[in-house]
Amino acid sequence: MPLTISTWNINSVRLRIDLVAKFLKATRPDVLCLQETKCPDDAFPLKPLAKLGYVHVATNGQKGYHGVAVVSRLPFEAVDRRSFCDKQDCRHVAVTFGERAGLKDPATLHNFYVPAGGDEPDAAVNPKFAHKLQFLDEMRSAAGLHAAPGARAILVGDLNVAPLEHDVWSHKQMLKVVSHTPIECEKLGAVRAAGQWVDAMRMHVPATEKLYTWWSYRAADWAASDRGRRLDHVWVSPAIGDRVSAMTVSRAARGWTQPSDHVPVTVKLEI
DNA sequence: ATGGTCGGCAACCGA
Repeated sequence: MPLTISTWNINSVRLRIDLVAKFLKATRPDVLCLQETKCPDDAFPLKPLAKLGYVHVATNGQKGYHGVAVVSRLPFEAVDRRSFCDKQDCRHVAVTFGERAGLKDPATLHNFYVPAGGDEPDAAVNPKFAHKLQFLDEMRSAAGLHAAPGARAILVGDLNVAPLEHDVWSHKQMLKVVSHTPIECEKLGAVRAAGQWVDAMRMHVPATEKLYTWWSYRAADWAASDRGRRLDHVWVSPAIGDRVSAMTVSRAARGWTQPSDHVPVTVKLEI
């Protein structure tokens, strides 16, 4: 059965709920993972989503900052929320799809929002960068996060690291810029290696080609300068490493009225 | 080399 999953850092789900609806109508994924919802759970805009058939929603939100959610046409068997770095930040939610969704073999979907890390890439002087590194370390060693041998799992989200040379517009100019420093790239690589996760986006676009999911708000003309970064990711466990039949980055969404600075990424899984 | 823009929420913090 085909299962399509999208991930999008929406930068306020309430402000941009019409853009979410526009995307859902156009793309019709089975599941949409959102980050930076900036919305307490009791204020999540459920109605417009239900109207489009997305009646199953797992939120992990807080007032003002961070926040993640899974919005789905298919029902869940279970929902899990984890905290990291002994903080109350809402940066993770996971759901498991199974028989109720029509899946013979269950599949767990993790949705992450990794800390951005501030401006200065020095953990000794910048606590936000230290937090980001610690968060990645905890992801690497988190019990039960990585799929058991043979198990089906997907990990998506705004991981706030662009690990490969062509995940940024200029590798050389980005080496000391938070999101592309060697230590971040190494630590994200260690998370991926710990679960033997397969980079589904790079399965479909060679590492030699530029691939971005984020463009700064500060650029005068984001499309013309095209100084993007691939901060958003889709990983799949080895058991479904060969089941990703399509991958799309919705670059056009960056040009919509009052856009998020991130665009949706969608994969189609044959599971 | 520097500053450039957003959103939440009501003065700045986080990105």
